[in-house]
Amino acid sequence: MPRRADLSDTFCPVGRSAELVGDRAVLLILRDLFFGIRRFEAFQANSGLGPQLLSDRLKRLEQEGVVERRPYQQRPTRYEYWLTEKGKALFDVLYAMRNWAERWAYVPGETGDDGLAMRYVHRNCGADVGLATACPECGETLGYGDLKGEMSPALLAERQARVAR
Amino acid sequence: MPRRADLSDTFCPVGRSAELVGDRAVLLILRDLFFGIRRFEAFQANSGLGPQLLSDRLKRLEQEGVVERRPYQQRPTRYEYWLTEKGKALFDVLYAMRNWAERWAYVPGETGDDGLAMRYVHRNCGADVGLATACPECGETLGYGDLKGEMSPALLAERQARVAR
DNA sequence: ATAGTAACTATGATAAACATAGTAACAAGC
DNA sequence: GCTTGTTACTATGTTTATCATAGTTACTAT
Repeated sequence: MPRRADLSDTFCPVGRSAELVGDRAVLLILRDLFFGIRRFEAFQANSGLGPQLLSDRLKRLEQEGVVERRPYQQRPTRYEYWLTEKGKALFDVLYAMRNWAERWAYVPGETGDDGLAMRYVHRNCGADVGLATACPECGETLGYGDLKGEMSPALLAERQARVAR
Repeated sequence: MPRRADLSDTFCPVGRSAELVGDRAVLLILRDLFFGIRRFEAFQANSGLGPQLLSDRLKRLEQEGVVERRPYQQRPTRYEYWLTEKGKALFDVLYAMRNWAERWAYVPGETGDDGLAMRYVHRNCGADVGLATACPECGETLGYGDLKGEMSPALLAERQARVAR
């Protein structure tokens, strides 16, 4: 697609975010970063993105300061991708996306008896937070690092199957 | 771009949302819907999207049940686009995007003295909520309908200039 | 009869995404 | 020292999306 009017200098905050996050590939990479993935091949396997698209988006994310490349070995030098503070702050966006999808993007019963594809527990107090942005037990605001995610069996199986290929 | 592996049936909630929201045009349309825009030409003027792309995305949004078309006149019949409940629930995603951008996507001082491109007030108690997801005064969780947005002069001017063209 | 309005659709050029294959820089085993 | 394996990419050619611009439809107003 031709790169139409660039929005990175608009005064609208949603426009600015959209320039980064309004991209399927970027969202899938961010998701996997929040799942703890750091290496090129692992992103490829989990996201299903081709190497070229993945490479391009990782560069974009690095340039935006969302991700940083860190060498994890010499000879040959290999790099891992880590979220920066700016990147970690995007957790709230992905969490909002998850909350919306859990409520609106599944047909009833699709996720099994429990009803959620992904479950989050507040690390501090151990409460299952459901789809809330503040802990229903202790009232604390929930951000990156406060939550421990747990995939449903169906989601876990799907991801393992993807990597196995 | 070829529509590669479709994610609308993945078990991952972020993947499902990404299929809809991982698209710049969709995000711009949603933003304008939350600003109260309802007509084709107004979307075009405010978003800067071409008529074909706009038309395509409005159809997609309607098909996903995020938006519904309502006639507002006969002879000739003309339609407006309104957010459904499912659509209104996406507010949290856009609000998270706004929060992130306000904090991370502007250079210091860019938005003027006040520091925010967009200000939100809690309708119930009148408090300026800043970048919070729960009201700092009364503690209530903030969703669509609870907040009244107010654009900074710079943002307002930018939008008016766009429509004037 | 002409001009205006609103919501699109059609067309051709450009750019992005895809699948697949290939490269670079090494380590380990035979 | 030659082949195989590993990791992170880059290169190539085809398919598909997006863009800018022009045109269409169905009316109302002058």
